[in-house]
Amino acid sequence: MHAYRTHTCGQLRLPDAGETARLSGWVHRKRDHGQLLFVDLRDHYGITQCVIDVSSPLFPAAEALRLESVVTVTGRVAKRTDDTINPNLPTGEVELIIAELTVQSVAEPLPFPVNTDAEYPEEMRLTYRFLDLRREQVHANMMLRSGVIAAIRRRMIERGFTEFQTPILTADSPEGARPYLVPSRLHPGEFYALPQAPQQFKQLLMVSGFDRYFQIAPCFRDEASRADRAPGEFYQLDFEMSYVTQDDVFAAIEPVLHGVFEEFGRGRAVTPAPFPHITYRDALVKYGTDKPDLRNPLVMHDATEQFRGSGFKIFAGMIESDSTVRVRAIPAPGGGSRAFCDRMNSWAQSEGQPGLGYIMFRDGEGAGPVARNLGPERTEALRRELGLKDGDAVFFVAGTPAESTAFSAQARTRIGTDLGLVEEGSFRFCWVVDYPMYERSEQTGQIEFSHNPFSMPQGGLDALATKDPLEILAHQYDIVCNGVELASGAIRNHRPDIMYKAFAIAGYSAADIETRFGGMLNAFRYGAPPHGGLAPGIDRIVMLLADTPNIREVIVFPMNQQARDLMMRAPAPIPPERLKELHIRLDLPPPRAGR
RNA sequence: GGGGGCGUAGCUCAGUUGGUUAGAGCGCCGGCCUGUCACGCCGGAGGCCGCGGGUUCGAGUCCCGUCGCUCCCGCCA
Repeated sequence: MHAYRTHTCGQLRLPDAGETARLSGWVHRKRDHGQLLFVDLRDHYGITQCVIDVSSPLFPAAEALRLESVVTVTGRVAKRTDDTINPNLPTGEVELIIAELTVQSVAEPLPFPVNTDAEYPEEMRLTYRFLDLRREQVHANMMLRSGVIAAIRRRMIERGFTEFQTPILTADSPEGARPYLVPSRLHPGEFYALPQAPQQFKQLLMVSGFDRYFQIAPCFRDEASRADRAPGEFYQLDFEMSYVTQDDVFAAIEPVLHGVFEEFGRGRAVTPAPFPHITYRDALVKYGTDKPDLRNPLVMHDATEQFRGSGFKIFAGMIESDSTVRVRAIPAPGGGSRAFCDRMNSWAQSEGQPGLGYIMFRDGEGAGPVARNLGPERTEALRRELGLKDGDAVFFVAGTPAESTAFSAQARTRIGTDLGLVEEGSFRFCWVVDYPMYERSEQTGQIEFSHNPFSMPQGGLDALATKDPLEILAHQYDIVCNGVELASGAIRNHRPDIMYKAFAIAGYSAADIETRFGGMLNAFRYGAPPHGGLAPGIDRIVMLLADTPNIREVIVFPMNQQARDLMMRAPAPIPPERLKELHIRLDLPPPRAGR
C-alpha cells in the first residue's frame, strides 16, 4: 500500500464501501463524543469523515489530534446508515473507520481558524498566507485563476498566437510609471529596470516577423496600490498583431474573452461578440466616465441648452459665466417620489455637493422647484427627450467638466442602484474608442500624451501637422467590463517620421526619443509592419469572475497596501558587504528621519 | 504627499452621559458525553483597551500627538 494514500479525501464513494483505504490530509474538524470521535480529514480534493471509537487503542491519540495537523489514516471504508448520510459532502455516503493513524506533522494552535469563511484582518491573512490559502474560498479563487490562465493560453494558441518570454531585466523606459531598478554588479553605477509592460519587446517581435504574439506577462510598477490595483507586480494577457486594423484586434480578442467568461462565469450572462463601441467623448456625456458599467441602464443627457437663459437662475448663471459648464440630466425611471428625491439630495450633500436638483413627473407635468423655475415648456421638452413618464424623475448635475463629471458618474451609479435598475449576474463588455491623443496637463498647462505615446494618431502625419493637438484622436482603445477597465490597447505608431512629430508636439526633442526609445525606433527603420494589440489584466479578469472587489483575493502571495510581503518579509535591509559588491552606498537619510 | 475609517483576550466583536473587579462568541486547557457533521453540556486560563502625552478626584471612553492596518484622492501611458 502506498505510504501516504490510496485515495484523496474527495474520492471515496458508496461503491468503495468494504475496501481498505489510506488517506492523508489536514485535520479539518473534530467532533468528540467521549467514546466516539469523528475526524473530518481534508486535502486539496475534498473532505472525508473518519471515525474511531473507544474500543481502539488509537483512540487517545486520535482525541489528542490538533486542528490542521497532517495525518495519515488507514481503515475500512464503511457505508453510512441512511440517517447519518451527509448530503452536503460528495463523500457523505461513506466514512473511513480508523485502524491505523500516523501523525505526519503537528500543528500548533492556529492564529485564526481555517475551517470557516469568516473574515479576518488582512495583515493576519497575509502573514499566514499558507493557512489562509487552505480556506475553501481562497483556495477556490487560486484554482479559478489557474484555470482562467490555462484557458486563455489554449484559446490564444488556437487562434494562431505564439507565446514568447520577454526579458525581466531590461532597460528603463521612462514613459509611464516609476520602474523598479536593479543594480548591476558587473557594471558599476548602472541599473537594469523591471518592465512596466513588455510594450517595446512585443512591438519588436512584430518587426521581427512573428505576426501574432502573446504572453501571460509579469509587469512591475513602483506605484501606490488600490483595492483593485496590486502594488509592485501584476499580470497581463499581453498580445500584439501585425497588419491589422483596430477592428481586427477586437475580432481577435472578443471570442477569447467571451469564451473565458462563459467558461468560468458560472452561468452569468456575457455580452455576445461583437461588443458595443462607445467613443470616449460619448462615454463622458452618457456615463460621466470612460469606464461605464453597462449593467446600469441609465444614460445621461446633456441638458445645457434647456437651462441656458432659463428661469432656473443657478444653472442659467453658471452657463452664462463659463462656456465649459454643462448640465447633465440623469433619468430616474420610477424615482418620482418626494422621499426618493430627498434621499438622493441628502446623499449628494453628504458627498460635499451643494445638492442634486430634480424634477418629478406626476399628473402629466413636472413638479418641484426646478420645474417651477424652468417652466412647463422646457420641462416637457426634457421629459420627452429622456423618455420619462408619470412616476419618474430626472436629476441634474451642473458644472465644469473638471468639477462635475466624476460626481455625475457617482450619481448615475447611486440612482440606478437605489432604484434597483442595475442588472445582476452578468458581464457587460464594451469598447471605449477614439481616445484623444493629447491633453493639457492641469498642473503644468503643457500638452502631453493623454494615454499612450506609442499610439498611431488618427489621420497620421497629416493630422499632426494641421490639427489642433487637443482635437487629434488616437487609434487607442480600452475594453471595459461592468465598470472595470480590463485593458488598454492601440494601433501603434510604426513610422519614425510620425513618432518624431508626435513626440515633438508633447515637447520631446529628437534626442529625447533616441535616448528613451532608441532600440525600438531603430528597428522601425528596417521595415516595420503596421501593428497593434491590447493587454487585458489577468488579475482584473479573475476578480470579475470570482466576484471580489479586492485584488488580493485572486493573487496567491500578495503584498499588502504598503507593498510589503508580510510572509517573506520583503523588502528588507541588505548587509553592507552585499551593497559594496553592488557599488552602492546608502548616503541619504530615510525620508522621515531627523524630524 | 493628502483625506476618511478602524485599532479592546489568539480570532470576531460589545463596552451607556467619563464612575467600583473590562464582557460575550469562537479558539485554547481540564472534565462529561457512542452517530455527529459549525455536535452538545460543565469549568478554567487568557487583557499595558496600539503607543506616548494631556484634561479630570477618576479615562477603554474626552483632547493632542504618534504608529499600524485599510479605503479613497494624487499617482498608475
